[in-house]
Amino acid sequence: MDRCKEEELHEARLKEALQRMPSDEQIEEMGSRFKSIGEPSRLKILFALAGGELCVDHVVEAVGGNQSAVSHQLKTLKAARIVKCRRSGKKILYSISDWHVMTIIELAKEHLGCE
Amino acid sequence: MDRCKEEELHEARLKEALQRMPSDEQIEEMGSRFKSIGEPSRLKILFALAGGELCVDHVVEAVGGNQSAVSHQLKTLKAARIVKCRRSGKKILYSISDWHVMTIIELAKEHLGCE
DNA sequence: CTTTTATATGAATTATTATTCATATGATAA
DNA sequence: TTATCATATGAATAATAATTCATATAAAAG
Repeated sequence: MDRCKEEELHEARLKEALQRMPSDEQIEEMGSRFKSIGEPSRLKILFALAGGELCVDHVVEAVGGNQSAVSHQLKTLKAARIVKCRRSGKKILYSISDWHVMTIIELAKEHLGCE
Repeated sequence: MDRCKEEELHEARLKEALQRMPSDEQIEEMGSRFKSIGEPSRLKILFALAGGELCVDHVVEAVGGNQSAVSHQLKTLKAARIVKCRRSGKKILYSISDWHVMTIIELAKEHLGCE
């Protein structure tokens, strides 16, 4: 293909790309969700919770690290509405609230190492 | 369910969770991929490239921001092997190389606002 | 060659995020 | 009521990441 035609094609593509581009709010929303799960300990927390609700110190055992750090990370995940919690006696039980996100994580895991 | 039984159940869950937990390398790998796409301008770049390859200044037009910043972001995406590039004359054309990641992004977009 | 165009790069700065530590809260048990 | 257990929180610090600026490189045009 000659240079000029190629250039026209790319211009057209750019126009289409701009039309399909999600809104800034959508981009922000998606970005912040991906950011929430783009951190090793938070990912681990989600894998730990994938089997059902766990109390904080079990989460701590599952992911390692100290209680305070895990608590902060749970807070981040809760703010992103990926997990939720309820109290039961003196324990607080955390669980996945957004299974879409979990589906995406499982999908990503399946794709690992198959390129 | 009484407290004691509940505790047993949770212990069992923790054990299962630990067994299902991906290896540290897998967690790292997934985390770094999610991190790469957990940033608004990089996400925009990927949506821009979803329609086909574009040269850098078209990407700059599509996402806004300055040339250097976009170049650094492209570098990040390339390091994560999510995009690739080739030279054509004096332009460098970027394109998606990991369509799994793009599938995940599209999926995430579809899920937005449907909870 | 020299200039221009397109892109990349490194270093410095700035901004964002995570971790730690000390302490607070809230529920139960004694 | 007091002590204890489980968890949360805020502030300080440490670590990581993004942006900018100046400059480098590589190809093409003149």
